[in-house]
Amino acid sequence: MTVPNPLHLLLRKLETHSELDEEDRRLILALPYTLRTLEPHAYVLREGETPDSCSILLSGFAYRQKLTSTGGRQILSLHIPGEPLDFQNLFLDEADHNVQMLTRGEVAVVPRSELQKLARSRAAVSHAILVTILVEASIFREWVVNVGRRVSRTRLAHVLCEFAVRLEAQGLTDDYGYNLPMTQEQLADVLGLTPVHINRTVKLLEAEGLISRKGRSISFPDWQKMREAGDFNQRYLHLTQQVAGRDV
Amino acid sequence: MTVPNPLHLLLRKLETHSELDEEDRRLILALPYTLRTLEPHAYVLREGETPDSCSILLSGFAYRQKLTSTGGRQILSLHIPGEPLDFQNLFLDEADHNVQMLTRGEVAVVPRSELQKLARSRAAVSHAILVTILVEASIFREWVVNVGRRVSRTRLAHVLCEFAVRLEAQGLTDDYGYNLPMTQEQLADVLGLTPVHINRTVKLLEAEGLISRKGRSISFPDWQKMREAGDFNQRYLHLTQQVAGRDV
DNA sequence: CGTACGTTTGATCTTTCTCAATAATGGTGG
DNA sequence: CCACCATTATTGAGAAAGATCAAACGTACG
Repeated sequence: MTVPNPLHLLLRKLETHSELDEEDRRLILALPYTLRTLEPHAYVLREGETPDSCSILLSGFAYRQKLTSTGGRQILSLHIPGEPLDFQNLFLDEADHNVQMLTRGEVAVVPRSELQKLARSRAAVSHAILVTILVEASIFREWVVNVGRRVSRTRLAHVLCEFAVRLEAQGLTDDYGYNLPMTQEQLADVLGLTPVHINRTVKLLEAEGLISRKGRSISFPDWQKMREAGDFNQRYLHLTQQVAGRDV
Repeated sequence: MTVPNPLHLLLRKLETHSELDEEDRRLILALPYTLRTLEPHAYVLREGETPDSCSILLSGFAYRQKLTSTGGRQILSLHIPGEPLDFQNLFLDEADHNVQMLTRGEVAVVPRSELQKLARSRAAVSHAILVTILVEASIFREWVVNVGRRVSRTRLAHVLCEFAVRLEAQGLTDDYGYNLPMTQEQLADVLGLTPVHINRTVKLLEAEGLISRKGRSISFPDWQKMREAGDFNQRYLHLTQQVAGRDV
């Protein structure tokens, strides 16, 4: 009995936004990889390093992060199973941020050169990677807005919505309820706030009946109200993006 | 006597980070385009639209922007002559943000389909576009950090440094002095602060001797101190990035 | 030379931070 | 199974950064 190829997860992600043919699929699944299990806080990539591999998250959660000179930490993005962790560095020689595990999880480590080679030889694969990168950039932009222009209540509600929708799109949740895989301190670093204030804001949303919690698991009694509270419009996630620019 | 092709500016930008051959260059310069002069505040692209063209900024300045439901505005990026304004939307069907002129300026409007076609047929061009997009994404990340984790003084100093370095790299300034092409209100929307607070912070930097102003023009008496004040490390601009992934 | 826009300043209010302490919680070894 | 430890969550009180409101001052340009 053969173990299912974990790169199917990457393939599925790429095909969300782009069209691939049989040969593209075959070559993606034929990529060499090694499996690694990583503990919470383990680094996938460090700022300043030259990336020589490209990891795909298979299970667990990960995040990008950057530090300021005064010791402040800002989390730049959150990653769920199926997402590539190093496309942002695939063609840049020096990592400009850190990538770390949020929880314990597994990654498939693909040699960077192999992926680069594939991208160069297969236009559709290159295109699929590009679209993935563009969607990620769109999320960065929304985070700039979130952190720059929203008050704490809206800001928190917004990421909670985003995470719900992304998990849902990946089939990792039901009924917009899920297990939030992070501490309030990490959530504070996501939102550019302090842990204490996060706690107060979480309790506020709870008191308002917008969220309901049991331990780390969270659910939304009234999704519509939650979207409004978070000023959340999922356009920026480009989930309906199909195959732009491939039918010219 | 022939007018110099303005697409040379794009070519130069693409070649900053990637290697192109004669044929690539020829095809880029052969792209069809129309010139347009845009007034301040004119929209290059609106959120929700399907982009059908791709503009290259030839002169003047532009910015990306997004609004919140409460009317707050966040500027997402600033653009200087030579930069492409629509690569972020080249392969996405629906614009997730607005692009507007900051000052009066000229753009070369290239049909999106032509650029897509070129990208599909020339791997090196596709690669060059991809690297440009990756560098832009890196700048978005730094802005998340800036807005999320830096106090107003550092935050302001940081963008002033970034703008100086980018202008310098494009050969648009000397001695790290330049004309800041925006009002304090726009600067506030860049930094997620209020115009009043921007004014106070500008005056603070001035009182400290970190910046010196005459009208809109600004210079840095002590660049090293300015970098420190802005917690500014230009790694994220990837200016030294050469030709990663092209020599495998 | 007046109008519109941008800058500057003062006074006060809010949000968020900081510091500090207390309560839960989950996992561990005995 | 229980006691203990290390995290994490929660709460209170006071401080500070930045927002808001309002007005005055400059400056460029028609």
